[in-house]
Amino acid sequence: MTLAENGKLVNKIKTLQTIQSEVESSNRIALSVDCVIFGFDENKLKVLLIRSDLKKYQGRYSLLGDLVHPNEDLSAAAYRILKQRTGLNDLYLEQVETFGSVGRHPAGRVVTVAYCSLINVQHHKLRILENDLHWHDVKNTTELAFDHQDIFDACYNRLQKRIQEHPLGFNLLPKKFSLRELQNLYEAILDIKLDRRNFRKKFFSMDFLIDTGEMEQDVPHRPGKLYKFNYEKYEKKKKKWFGIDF
Amino acid sequence: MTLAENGKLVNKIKTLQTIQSEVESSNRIALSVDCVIFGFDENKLKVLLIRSDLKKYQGRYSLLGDLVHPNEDLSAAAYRILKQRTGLNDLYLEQVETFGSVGRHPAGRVVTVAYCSLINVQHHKLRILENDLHWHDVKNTTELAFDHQDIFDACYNRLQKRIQEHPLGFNLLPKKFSLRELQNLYEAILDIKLDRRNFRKKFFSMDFLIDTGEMEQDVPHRPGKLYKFNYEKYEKKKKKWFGIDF
DNA sequence: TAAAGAATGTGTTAAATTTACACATTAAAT
DNA sequence: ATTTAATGTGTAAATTTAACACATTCTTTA
Repeated sequence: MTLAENGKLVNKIKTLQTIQSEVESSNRIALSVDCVIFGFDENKLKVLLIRSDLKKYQGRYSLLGDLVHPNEDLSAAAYRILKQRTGLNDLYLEQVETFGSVGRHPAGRVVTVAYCSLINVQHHKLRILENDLHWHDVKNTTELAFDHQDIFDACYNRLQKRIQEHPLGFNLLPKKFSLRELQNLYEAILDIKLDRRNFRKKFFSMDFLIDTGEMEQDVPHRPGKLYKFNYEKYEKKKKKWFGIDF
Repeated sequence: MTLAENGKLVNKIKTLQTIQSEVESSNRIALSVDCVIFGFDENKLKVLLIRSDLKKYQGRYSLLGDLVHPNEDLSAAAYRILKQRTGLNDLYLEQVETFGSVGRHPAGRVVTVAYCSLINVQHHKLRILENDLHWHDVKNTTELAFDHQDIFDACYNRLQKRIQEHPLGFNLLPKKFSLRELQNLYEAILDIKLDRRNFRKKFFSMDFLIDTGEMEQDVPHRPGKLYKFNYEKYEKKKKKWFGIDF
């Protein structure tokens, strides 16, 4: 190797070191998504959590999340997590809020986009995947890792508000459901008691329920009628209501 | 330089080249914020835009935005932009939505968090800074650069919805204002006509208006009373209404 | 198999909220 | 002094929401 070649090497190193320091100074911001996945079981609203694998937060639960891939749309990352964790496609998914405090994550600067999702717990594909996952009662306020409690709160607030403007509840129920189940769901989400007759009246007047002609099976009382949700009619009305938003 | 030393150099270069390729493959996602800044002037709702400096979008306008600094909270970045562009502190600012399609920005992978802000156009500090900035009528739908039209739409929809639930309009008006001005503002934002008596009734019943005892000056008709907004009372009620959200 | 228990299914009335609507008053402009 | 234009105010109708009770149907138990 000549001296000249050596000189070039040294120069190259200098250039590269500049880049290295840029990287090591953590001069970048990482981006993740976190999903608040709601379910409804035994007349209680649930949220899907995982035991945190970071020592600092040992024993605490956290939301399901992952880094966004460089060539992946933001919403695609959220759908990927849902698919990985629940095995389900085509779920209800809504972006809620982005959390970006400097110190929010112990591993460095990570900005996270929170998504809210609603799934039907009874779905058969689900059971297999529940190994390290846990359905937590929304009311048993387990303390969560990082700022995940804030993220959860934001999503739960959003859900409570949205469900009063749009009939999202169907995403949490089986295809066919009784009006009783529907009311229980609303009572669980909003944490209030509702008048049965007024509730039925309101839903019938919205005209999104299709009478399946079937009745409940294996219930320890008089069976109620089973309904299903009229998605087409809802989609049509949705557009007339609000234009673009939602 | 010995051969051994040369060998070390070559190894070092290999390490650094790995890092370099990591950087150059653009394996990172950049994060920015974009602000939709609303103003109200001449009975029209306005939005503050800047002429895009990218060739591809020459002639088009874009929102005011910037990259988030590595040690800067997300909301701090939004406030920084507001301060830089308008000279104003303590403005109303609300995060609206994060836009993260892979191809949304020509310069590479940039995910942007949209913020909505309301400012009082009459504020004296503003004029100086309007050099390359332009107040655009919200109704004259100039085509915007990138996906800024989507971002704008999201913020405008949010504003229309929010203003029907919370009296945000005061942020767009002078400290003292007449009920007529207030109604004009609401009509401009919602793009509808309102009944004058019902509008007044509703606002008085909310009980957020303080009669200043003063009257309008220099108006070419009978002067109306001037009111100011009762922030303390609003803050108190706000908490009772919604708990956390908003 | 008869009776008791428990949840379903249905309609009306009162209260509260929202909408529609008209005229006298005040100050500026002519 | 008269005209003009916007302010300021109240009531009645319509709609929406809230409160409320009993007969029916199926299961369970005696």
